[in-house]
Amino acid sequence: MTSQFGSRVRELRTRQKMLLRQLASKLDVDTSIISKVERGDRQLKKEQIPILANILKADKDELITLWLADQVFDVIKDEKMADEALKSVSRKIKKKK
Amino acid sequence: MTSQFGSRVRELRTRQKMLLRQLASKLDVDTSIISKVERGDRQLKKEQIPILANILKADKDELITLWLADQVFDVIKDEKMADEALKSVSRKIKKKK
DNA sequence: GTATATTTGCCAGTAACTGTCAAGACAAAA
DNA sequence: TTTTGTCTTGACAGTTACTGGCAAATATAC
Repeated sequence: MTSQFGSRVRELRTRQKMLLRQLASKLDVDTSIISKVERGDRQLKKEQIPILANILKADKDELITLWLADQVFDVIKDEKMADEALKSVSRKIKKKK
Repeated sequence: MTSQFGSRVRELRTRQKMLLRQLASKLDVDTSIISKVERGDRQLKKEQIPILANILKADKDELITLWLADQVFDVIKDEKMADEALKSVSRKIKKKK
């Protein structure tokens, strides 16, 4: 039920002694949403990540990477062919460059 | 607009001289759905893959792998951090074993 | 105890996905 | 060029999944 993205956000937020409601207010959503995001039972919308990164003075790319990893993990978790599939995508991406 | 899964399905189907409507009928969906799936502008439901594999006498795992790859690709395409994210997921999966 | 912070479950509104249908494009054959 | 059969496309209604907000429950600090 935990997520790489959520854990990192919580880490960044608490390190700055920021409260859930303060972060939520700046992101313009309800406190409960941030709570759920940090605990991993809810995904943030992609468009909210750059805003969040600004608020937390964090690296956009790092957060996006973690967020993407969570999304991908959601797709392939519990799948026997997960590793194969990931390799296939990697190959496809490399060709594109 | 093309997909690995769709291309493979079309390959398997035409090789057996099977018509779209024949495949569609066996899968119990409208012809248009199979057409769209093969052309990559529609995803098949995961539960339909084993059935499809049976109909096409194809390897379930191969089709599932291609299908998963398409889903993952959908998430990370156009993303600068795609490769990073994939690596992160791979690492996470390997730990799990 | 009170006060504040966080978590949880539920709700309504919305967006995305499902399969079907009908009309269209296309090619081969007559 | 008309017919025939296959395939493609767009619009549609029904369903499912996701969104944020609220309020009650729980946890933490004083």
